[in-house]
Amino acid sequence: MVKITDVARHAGVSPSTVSYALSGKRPISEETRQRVEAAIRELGYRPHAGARALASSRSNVLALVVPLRAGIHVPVVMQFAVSVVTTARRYDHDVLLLTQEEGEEGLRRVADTALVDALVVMDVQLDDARLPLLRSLDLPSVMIGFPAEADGLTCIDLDFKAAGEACVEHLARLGHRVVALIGSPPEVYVRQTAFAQRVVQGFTAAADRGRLVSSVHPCEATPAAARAVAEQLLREQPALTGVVVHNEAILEPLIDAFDQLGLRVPADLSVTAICPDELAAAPRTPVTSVALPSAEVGARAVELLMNKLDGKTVPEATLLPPRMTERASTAPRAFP
Amino acid sequence: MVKITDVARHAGVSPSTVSYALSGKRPISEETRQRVEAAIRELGYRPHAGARALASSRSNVLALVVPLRAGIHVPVVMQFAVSVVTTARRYDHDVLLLTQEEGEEGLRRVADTALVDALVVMDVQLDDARLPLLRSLDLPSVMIGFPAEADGLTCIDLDFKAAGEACVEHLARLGHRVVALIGSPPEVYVRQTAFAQRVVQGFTAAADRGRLVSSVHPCEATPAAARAVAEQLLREQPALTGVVVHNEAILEPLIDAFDQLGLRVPADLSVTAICPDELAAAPRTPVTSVALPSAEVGARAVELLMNKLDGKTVPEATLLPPRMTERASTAPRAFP
DNA sequence: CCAGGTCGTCGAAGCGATTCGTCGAATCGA
DNA sequence: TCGATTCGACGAATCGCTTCGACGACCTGG
Repeated sequence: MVKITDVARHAGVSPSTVSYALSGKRPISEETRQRVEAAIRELGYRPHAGARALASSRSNVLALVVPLRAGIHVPVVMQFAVSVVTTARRYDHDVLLLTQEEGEEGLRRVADTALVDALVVMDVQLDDARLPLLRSLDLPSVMIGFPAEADGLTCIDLDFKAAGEACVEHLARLGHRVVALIGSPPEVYVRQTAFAQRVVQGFTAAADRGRLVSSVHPCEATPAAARAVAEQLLREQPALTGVVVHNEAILEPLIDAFDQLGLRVPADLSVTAICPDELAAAPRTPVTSVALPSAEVGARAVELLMNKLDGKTVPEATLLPPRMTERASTAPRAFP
Repeated sequence: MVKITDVARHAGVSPSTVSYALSGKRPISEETRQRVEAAIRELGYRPHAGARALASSRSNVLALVVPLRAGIHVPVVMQFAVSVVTTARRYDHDVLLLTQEEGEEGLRRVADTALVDALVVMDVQLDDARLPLLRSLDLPSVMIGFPAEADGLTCIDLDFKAAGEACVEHLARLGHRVVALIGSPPEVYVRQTAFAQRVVQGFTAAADRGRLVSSVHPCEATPAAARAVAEQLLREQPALTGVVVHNEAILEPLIDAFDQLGLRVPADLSVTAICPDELAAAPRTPVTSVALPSAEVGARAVELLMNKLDGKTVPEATLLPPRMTERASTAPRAFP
C-alpha cells in the first residue's frame, strides 16, 4: 500500500505538505502542488480512510436510516436513497445504510463509534421514537419528513399539507364539489406517519374551506384493494367527481378500476395524485399531479447536512412548495 | 469521548488487556474480563471505528453495490439489500451503499482507501464490466448472480435455469403442451442480465425436451404492457394453456388481464411464476411459484464473505435449488 | 535599512485503537 | 524441590494521516 510518506518522498516534500496540498487547508505554491499531484498520480496514492478518520475526526461517511416499514412504497424510498448517495458523493462522502432492524441502537452505535459524521433519517413519524436520541446525539442530522415536534431538529420535505390543498383547490376550481382522498395503507396512518397525515390535513382543510363534500379512504397497496375502493366509492358516493390519490402503488390500478366501472377519466371523474412525476405520466391517461421531488429532497437534505458539518446554521424547517402539473386526468365538472 | 485508556484505568488494567478482553484474541482471566466489562458498561465505552480500522486494517464495513438499472424490480432488490445489512450486522459489520453513478471507480475507491473489507455485488450481467476489476482487487467479494465467466470469483444465486425448467416441467406434468414465458422488460435482456437469460435458457430447454410449443415474451413492468401481452398471446397463441411469469411487477396485472379477456385461471390457463413468495401468494388467485429467496441469498452471500475474510476457502458457485410451491393458479389441462 | 507581515514548508505530536514481544507468577511433572 | 510450561497481563511500537507551531525567505512601508 502506498502511503502519504511515499508520495512525499517521491515529490521531494514533507508529508504535511502533501496533506495540505490535498486538503487545501493551507496555501501551497502552484509548483509544489503540481509535483505532489504528479506523485499521487504516478504512485496511485489513496489516503487510508481509517487513518484519515482517526487523525481528522471526520469519517466522511453519512448514515442513511431507512426503516422499511410496512406499507411504504419501496421504489420511492430508493429514489431518495439514490439521491442521497449521489449528492453525498459530490461532497466527497459515502453513505452507510442502516435499516431499522437494530432500532435506535444502530443510530447510537454509528454515532458513538464515530463511524459516521452525520445522519439522514427517513420515514419520520409524527411522534417518532428517534427524536430524543437525535437531539441528544451531538452529530448533525437531517430528517426527511416532519415530526409533530421538531424543535432543535432539521427537517426537509415536500409540503404535503399544501400538496393536499393544491389538489383539492385544483378540483374545486374545475367545479367539483364532492371529492375523495384515496390514501396510503391503513397501517401507515396507524403509525402516524407524518407525510400521510399531513396530506389528510391539507385535503380536509381545503375541502372544508371550499365547502366541498369530502371523504378519506386509506387503501392497501394492491390492485384488488384499489378495485374495492373504487367500487365502494361508486356505491357510497355516487355524486363523487373528484379524486386525490396519495398512494403510488395503486394509482394505475385505481384508474383501471374506475374505467371498468364505467367511470371515464376525466369525463366522469377527475383524478389528481401526489406522486413522482414519472409515475403520474405513465398511465394511459396521464395524471394531473403534485410532484414528489425525491431527487431534490434527497439532495437538499445532504446539502443541509454539509452546511451543518461546516458549522453553518441552517433553517430548521424546509418545506418544498408543491408543484402541480396538469395532465389529462382532470377536467371541468360536467353538468348533466 | 471515552477511550480505551479510560476503560483500562477504570478497570485497573492496561489498554492491551481491555483490547484482548474485547476481541478474545488472547486469554483473559474470567475475573479481569468481568472488571473490564463492568468498566465498559459504566463508562459507556465504544471503540473508535477509525482507530480500530487503522490499527487492525479491518474496517468492519462491507460495500453493497446496487446498480439500480432500468427495468429491475426495486422492491426485490431492496429485499436483498436488507438481508445483506441484517446479516452483516450479525457478524458485527456495517454496510456501505454504493450505487452505480460512480461506475467501477467507486468500487476501486472504497477498496483502495480501505474503507471496506469486502464487496457484495448485485445485478450481475453475463458480461459484466466489473469482473476484471473484482479479480484484480485484493478484497474478497461475492456476486449475487452469475456472469458468463465466473472463474476465480464467488457467486451465489437462485438456480434460475432450474427454476425456469421447474416451471415448464410442472406445466408439462399437468398436460400443457403450449407454453409461454412472460419475462422481464426488454432492456433487461438487451443488457444481458444474467438471471433473466438463465430463466429463458431453462424455460426453452425444458420445453424442447418435453416437445412443448413455447415462446418468450419480454414485457415492460406496467399494467398496460401486461394487458398488451395478454391480448397478443390470446390472438397469436390460441392454443396456449400454460404461462410462466418472470416479472414481479406485472404478475397481478397480467392475471387480471387474462381474466378480463375471458381466460379463467386456472381453468383455461395455468400460471406459474418465479418471484418472492409473498408476491405469489398475494393475488386473488394465489400463484404456483418458484420462490425467489432474497433473504436467504443475501444472508448466504454475507456468510460466504465472512468465511473468505476468515481466510477459509469457499465454493466459487452456490446455486440454490428452486423450491416450488403449488397454489391455486395451476391445474391439469382441460380437454374440451 | 529594518520591524513587521505573508507565504510556503517542515517537523513532530498526536488521533485511539491493535498487536507484538516479554515477563512474572502459577502450575506441573519428575 | 527444581526447571519447564502455561497463563494472564503489561508496555511499547505501530497503523497512516492531520494539524499545530515554528521558521526561513521574501515583501512592504516607514
